[in-house]
Amino acid sequence: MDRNGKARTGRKGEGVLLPLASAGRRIHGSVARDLGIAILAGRHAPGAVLPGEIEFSEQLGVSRTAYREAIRILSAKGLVESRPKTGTRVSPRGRWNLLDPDILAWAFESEPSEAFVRDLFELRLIVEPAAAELAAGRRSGLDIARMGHALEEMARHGLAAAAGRAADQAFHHAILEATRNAPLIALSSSIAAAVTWTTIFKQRRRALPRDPLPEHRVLYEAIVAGEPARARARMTDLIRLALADTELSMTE
Amino acid sequence: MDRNGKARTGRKGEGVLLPLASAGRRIHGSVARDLGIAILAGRHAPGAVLPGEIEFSEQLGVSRTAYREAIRILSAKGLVESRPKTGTRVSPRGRWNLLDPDILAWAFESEPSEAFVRDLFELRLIVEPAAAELAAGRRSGLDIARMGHALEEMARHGLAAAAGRAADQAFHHAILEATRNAPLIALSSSIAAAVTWTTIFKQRRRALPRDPLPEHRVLYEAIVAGEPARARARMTDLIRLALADTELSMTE
DNA sequence: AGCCCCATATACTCATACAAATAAACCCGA
DNA sequence: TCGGGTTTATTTGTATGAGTATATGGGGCT
Repeated sequence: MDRNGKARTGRKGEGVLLPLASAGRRIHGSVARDLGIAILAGRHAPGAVLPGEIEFSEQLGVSRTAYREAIRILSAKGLVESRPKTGTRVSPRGRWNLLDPDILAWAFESEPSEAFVRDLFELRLIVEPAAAELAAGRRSGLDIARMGHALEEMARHGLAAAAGRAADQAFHHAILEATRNAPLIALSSSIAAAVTWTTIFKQRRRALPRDPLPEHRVLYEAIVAGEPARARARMTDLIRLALADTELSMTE
Repeated sequence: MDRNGKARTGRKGEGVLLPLASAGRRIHGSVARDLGIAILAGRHAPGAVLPGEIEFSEQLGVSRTAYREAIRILSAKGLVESRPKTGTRVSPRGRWNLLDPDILAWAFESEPSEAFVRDLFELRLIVEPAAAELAAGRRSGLDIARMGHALEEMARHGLAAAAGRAADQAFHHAILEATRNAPLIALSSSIAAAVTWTTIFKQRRRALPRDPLPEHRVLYEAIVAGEPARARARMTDLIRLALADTELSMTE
């Protein structure tokens, strides 16, 4: 994943270290990210107006051009709105595109509220079991192969390693692909990514106490068998367990 | 709604008519919209590279500044990706944020594929009944009042009038608000908006043959009564009927 | 054949000037 | 005192040109 804040180390002539936030990202992207995180963290409340373009861009040490492009990005995601004379102000929360992948990633940069995580799991519990149900009825041999492969990778690396988490995402993504429903795939991919951040966030505090592989396996078997009802039930189980783990690590 | 393509008529010193696409919109917004529609319509296939900044912006008769800001918008929605040397190319479909409100609106500008509309209804059938279920368990007096008011407005104006369709949206939005789940609200609002465009799209061909009020009323009653299971069932009915209407108008 | 370096095309950043839009102050008349 | 049109000032929006950074592909060296 190169979407998080880590710098891509190891380049050859990297020169002196830049402000690490900007590694591998254009200036407009960095500014958009920083501002986006600040807004999602509540450092700029909805309704608040940002400083003028000239002032703010100077403050950030970037050109007005780059700053404006950053604002266009945030505006496209519903975070801010600009108008002449009035200035640029943070939009009310209701207009934020909370399912935008970047927004979700930014939200998990500064520990998200417990309520928000709960809401996301509630949504998962609505969408993903239904997705599993559809997938069980529509999956092709290729889909099954992909799921099986991802499962093996998960078993091999474990969820502590990045490769293992990638395999976990691949498994869920394969299920989604099998639904043959593009909007559904887009939706759940966003949430799944966010939940991966949750996993990382979780492991900041303590190692995952439970092996999540068994529930993945039984879900896989249900989909392979082509039994929609069972697939739905198994996916529900899986998410409930993940929720329980997350709640445990959040409350302590 | 002022997000669609209609010009805001009736302004006083509106002057000579501009190219209507740009009415009430800044240049970067118009370009983003036009290009976005073109991409969603398949006029720029995924993987294709757009002409260079200088060439394309001249072709469109706008400055590079405005053009670049338009590209930033599209990039923020996952439609394109820009890199030095390579140029700007249309992203693979899997990266498009299909649930972005603008993307959905743009998709319905040039008649969307039947498959896409089916997928959206499939997603609605997953999400909205669950939302109604939650709403029935969590609704406050204020929520109920809002739903009731919207229902009255629907009855007074009918779905042929814009005011009636606005009331329809308000009704569904009130249900969503009652779920107290921000991501769920964001999701369904997008889809609901798209479905409103579907209704308009539908009525291009023939007037709606059936009065949709009865199913709204019984749904309302279930939520007022605080019966989650019944609310879920009634919402499912409502969406199935809407789907049937839409399919009818699409196939003939 | 493989690796590294370099030329080149392209987007990216910057600075500056000017245009458009709109909220707010203002003036004027009733 | 109030209403309404008009002016003004402030802020974003658009334009242009110059220069930078970066990725890619090819050419030369090992």
